[in-house]
Amino acid sequence: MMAREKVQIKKIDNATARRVTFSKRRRGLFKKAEELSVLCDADVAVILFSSNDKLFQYSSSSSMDEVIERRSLHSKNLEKLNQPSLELQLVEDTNYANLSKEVAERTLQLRQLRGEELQGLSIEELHQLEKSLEAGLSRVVAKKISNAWKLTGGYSGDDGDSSESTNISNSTGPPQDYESSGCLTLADESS
Amino acid sequence: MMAREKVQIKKIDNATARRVTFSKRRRGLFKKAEELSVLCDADVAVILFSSNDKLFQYSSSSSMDEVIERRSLHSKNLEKLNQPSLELQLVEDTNYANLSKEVAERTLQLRQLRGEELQGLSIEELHQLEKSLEAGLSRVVAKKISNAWKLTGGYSGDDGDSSESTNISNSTGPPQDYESSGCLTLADESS
DNA sequence: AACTATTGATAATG
DNA sequence: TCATTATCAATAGTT
Repeated sequence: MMAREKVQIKKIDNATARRVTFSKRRRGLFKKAEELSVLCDADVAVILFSSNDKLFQYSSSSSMDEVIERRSLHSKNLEKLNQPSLELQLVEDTNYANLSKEVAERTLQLRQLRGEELQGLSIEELHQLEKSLEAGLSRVVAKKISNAWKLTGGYSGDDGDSSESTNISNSTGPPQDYESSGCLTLADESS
Repeated sequence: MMAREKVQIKKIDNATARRVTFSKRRRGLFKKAEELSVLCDADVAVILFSSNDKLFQYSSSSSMDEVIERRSLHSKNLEKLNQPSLELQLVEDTNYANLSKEVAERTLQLRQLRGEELQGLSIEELHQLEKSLEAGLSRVVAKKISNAWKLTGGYSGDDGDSSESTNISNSTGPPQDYESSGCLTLADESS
């Protein structure tokens, strides 16, 4: 895949050239992925991070998570770990166990913030949870608005890539791109 | 990409031809993925399932799981925690470092749900965060009202808390194939 | 971003 | 599956 000259496959030093090539080849890769999925009735997912750490992804089926889940099931069939505590008891290393406990604890908190696992909570605790969510929400909204303003108002000055991982389904909708058929999730820089 | 005749992108009916094309294009796709990763210093992962449900995967970095993890950190700071056991299962074969990372990750997620530590997030991520907070808030409020109602002698019913069950599995790639440089992992159903 | 010369990928075939 | 080859597609360099 070259023109005017054969290219050797090694890291492109020039940052600008690298970004351009990245864009071109990203589109090419996603296109190939989709063609493969259509022609061969395959399920394809591509995840990629630019050198600037920006995420781009393509998935031929409705959701990337489905594909990842499917892969997990494929790679190994472990269904037993629905019992974390059982497993933790078998862990001898206390540090390990402590850390695991911490993970579990935070997981519970996270789930409660998502409105799950609320059974045991008192009215007062629910009230505090509510307060916390309201506070978080207002901060997030404020931040979102502030960022959106920056994006539409001027250049984003940070790293030259002016948009982020986008796959907007609701409001704030930066433009999508690419064809249909599958579910293509990607962010284009600049424009 | 054709020869002798242009091809249109639609499912190949002939099963044999489909398999052949799948093989060829799979190699092509993986090759493109690797070239992209090398040329542009990007991290690339490709997961694909044939129509026969066979798994093939390519990852430019050492492990597919890393890429998937990185993705979940990036785009889906939320959602993923429906699966508390995702990492707990790693307890078996992995080490302290992973767990610590997990704790750190969840701590970050918690902070973000409180509206802190929002700097790095894209509009889309902020939007997801907002959605999550709104959803959580409405569930919490609903629960609170329901509980208050019960206390004051409303109807008695079970809590309407219906969250999904959790499961998960995961693992790393089995056999391999393809060139070096990156790490290509292919799984055949037989082994 | 658009163009185009050239290389690369691949469908058909053996 | 592998090899060959005619053709189309992707893209590196340029504007």
